[in-house]
Amino acid sequence: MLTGLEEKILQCITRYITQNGRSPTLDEIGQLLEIKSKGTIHRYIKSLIDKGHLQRTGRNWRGIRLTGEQNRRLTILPLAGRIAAGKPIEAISEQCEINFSEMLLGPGRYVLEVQGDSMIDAGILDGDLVIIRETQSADNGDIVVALIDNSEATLKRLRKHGKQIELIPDNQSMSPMKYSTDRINIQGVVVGQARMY
Amino acid sequence: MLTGLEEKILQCITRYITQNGRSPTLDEIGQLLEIKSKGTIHRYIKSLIDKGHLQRTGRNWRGIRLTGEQNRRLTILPLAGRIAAGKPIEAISEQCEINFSEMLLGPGRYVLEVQGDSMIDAGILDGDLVIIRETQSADNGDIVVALIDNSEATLKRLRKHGKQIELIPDNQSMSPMKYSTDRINIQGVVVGQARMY
DNA sequence: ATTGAAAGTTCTCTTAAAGTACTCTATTAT
DNA sequence: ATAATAGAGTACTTTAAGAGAACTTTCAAT
Repeated sequence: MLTGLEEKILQCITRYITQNGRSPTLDEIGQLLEIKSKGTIHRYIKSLIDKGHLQRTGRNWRGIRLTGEQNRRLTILPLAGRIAAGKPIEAISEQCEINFSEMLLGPGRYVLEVQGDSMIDAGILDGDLVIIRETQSADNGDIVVALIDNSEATLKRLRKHGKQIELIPDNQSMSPMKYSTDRINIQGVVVGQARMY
Repeated sequence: MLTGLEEKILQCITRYITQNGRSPTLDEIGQLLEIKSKGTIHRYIKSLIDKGHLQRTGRNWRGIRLTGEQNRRLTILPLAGRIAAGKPIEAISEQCEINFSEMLLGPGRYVLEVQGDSMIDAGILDGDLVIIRETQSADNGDIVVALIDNSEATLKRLRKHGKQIELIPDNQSMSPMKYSTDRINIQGVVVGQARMY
């Protein structure tokens, strides 16, 4: 059982790691929680380690780890500029970079290969890969993986109408379908799309 | 567990190799990171090698290599299955993984943001990112970055007709254009496309 | 084959920042 | 009253980061 401060510190560390990709220093935790003494922080970190909620890698700085937490790495490419038909490449002045890790990494990500043309107007073609973030909830307009009657899975755009859910294919030659809420299970939302040539 | 500098150096090397196809010298890393002492750089390269994130080929200059693990760690996601309208997700039996590094890494890769709808029928929409492999040569059917008269850059599908080159927009409302070979410079071909939601 | 510049290696020295281990105090619930 | 919780503060140790000198190895031009 955690005390109030232990709880606060654990939350603070978790949030810091998700936001910054590395663990905070004692002083940084102190700043965030408005505690002036790093000795105090250290005491509670230690007891969190004893209770198994945290680990420490060696004696390194920023060496706090959440137990069972996964490392993440970056996937960066230089963004050279914008290209438009009939114009020179509009160079992007500063060193600008595209970070694919937001899309690719993170908890609950997986990939589906798309079959069929039901989302073709959204630029998702037959054979494309979509990156899914596992979740039960989705917003209007999201492209979701929806399970109908626990038997059929489909990739469609979501619209909620009170007790009804509309699954809209982004394809002019196909029609939207409406279902009662209890027939539909959202399995995840599309956070990215990719195609390799 | 990497320290801040180790992380920075590893990223710097990864980016350098991605952009230039060969590894940087210690001094080049120093310049990029604004560190004056190559002794310092060397120390951290060494510890990165110890930690398994880098390798060194013999004693050559520019002999730093990313470990296979490093290459792969960046960009692998589990491929969960295929999804089609109206059918359950067809689970892919074996543990199957999508490796984005083929697309993202390798010499001479960079990203362009697409402006306009000229490739919309190929599923490349306004605002999408295309990953380009720098090259002067391309095959029929490739989507290329073409420089016309050394002044206009454009993203089009390529078709060669002897001494003429045809640049075909994948958009029914736009017309292909033909140019004599000497007016066109191929700058690169599209090896991937991505979109983030 | 020689040779000099460039690249890599191995040191030492230094500083700032981070972590650890205490003591002392105050508050609060039992 | 006492034990648990929360916090300040001090002194100390360890680590990260960097400068730079001195040395060896590699490569390319001659």
